[in-house]
Amino acid sequence: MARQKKFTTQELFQMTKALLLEHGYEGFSISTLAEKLNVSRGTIYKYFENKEDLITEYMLYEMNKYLEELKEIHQFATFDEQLDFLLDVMFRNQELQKLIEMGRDIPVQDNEKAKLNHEKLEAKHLDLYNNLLSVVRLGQKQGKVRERIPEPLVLGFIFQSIVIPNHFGVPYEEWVKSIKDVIRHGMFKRLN
Amino acid sequence: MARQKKFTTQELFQMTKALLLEHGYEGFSISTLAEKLNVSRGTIYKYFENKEDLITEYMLYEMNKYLEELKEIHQFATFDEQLDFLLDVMFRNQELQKLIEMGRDIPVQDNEKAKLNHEKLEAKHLDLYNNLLSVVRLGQKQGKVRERIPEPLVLGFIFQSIVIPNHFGVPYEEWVKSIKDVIRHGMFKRLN
DNA sequence: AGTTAAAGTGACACAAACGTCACTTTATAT
DNA sequence: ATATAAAGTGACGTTTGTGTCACTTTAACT
Repeated sequence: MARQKKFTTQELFQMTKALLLEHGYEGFSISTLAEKLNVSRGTIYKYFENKEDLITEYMLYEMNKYLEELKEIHQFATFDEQLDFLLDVMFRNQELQKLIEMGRDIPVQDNEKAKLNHEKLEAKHLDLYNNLLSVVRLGQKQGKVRERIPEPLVLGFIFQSIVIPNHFGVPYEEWVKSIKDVIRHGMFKRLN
Repeated sequence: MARQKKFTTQELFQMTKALLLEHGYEGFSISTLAEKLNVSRGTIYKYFENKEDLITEYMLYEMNKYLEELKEIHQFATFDEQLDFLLDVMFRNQELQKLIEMGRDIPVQDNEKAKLNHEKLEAKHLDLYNNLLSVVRLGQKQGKVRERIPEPLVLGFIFQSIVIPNHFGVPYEEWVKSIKDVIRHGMFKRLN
């Protein structure tokens, strides 16, 4: 009964991601998105009310995928394994980290649907946060993580480490290994 | 011989900074800046050719102040003192960190003057980078910093730690102290 | 008081993005 | 083959921002 679509939801979201990373939230335009998809602007407006709607919708999509992936963490019993798994997933989704920070300060407009999406997104954030928190607490319980460090800082540290820009092109494996190491043991030598 | 200015360069740059942080590079507009300064757009164009010119000019101004402040580091002889001083300066200029990252990917346009400013900025970055690198190397020489960690990562770690968002409002003193601590010794307990 | 020149203005022509909607295209179900 | 409805189009009016420039304002020097 219907005509063939010129793009899949996947393609649309992927392009959205690329444009968001390249131009930031305010620099993102539906015009450019339509152009990149070889489609007229009107087409996009068939599916989304406006930019805010589109982007919150996209963010939800990403968050869901991300949380899905993170769920697997419960397969691991020890903190060490969990942390390792966590860092791997986060490295694999590095760009997402930037998008999440970005999504945090999208101005909330008039739009009804977008307001709803914002709340849903906030819930997902909380979900993510609690997931990670449970890892940290396990670490403390298993006597691995120092208890003096404020929990939000532990999480913040992990989040930020992931997105350190590798401007000098250190080989990926070495880069990841070193970061995991510094997160655990810091930059200083042990004094004996 | 001349009329009174309605704003100082300082005020202009301060407003520029605020708007950049709020809206990002692409979201920044000369219209808004003029409005915030209670001045017509034409006035801004008396001093700057366009947005790119203005922003690179502003970045240079910030970088110069920053580097000036960092110079004092040579008053300290030991790595420990230098690192402490470094982190304090960086904390005091936290927002600048975000601006620097932002400045890194401003698209270079046609504009002649802006191109020049870009090169100057690049030079300042290098200057900053080398300053920090000398601290790290001192640390390695004085047997404090582990030598296995790639140098760019050490720097990246410091840069990123500074800007961890304190979403949960941990008191400033504790926050800073903890970060300095984690940078040095990591999140893990020492195993004995 | 009159002259000067820096400082500021606001209107103009242009470009980019917005959101809407009557209309066209086309795969499929009958 | 033809009716259907989802998919896509493109023109229209609006808003926001751009860069320019002839003009006005005003502090200070003579």
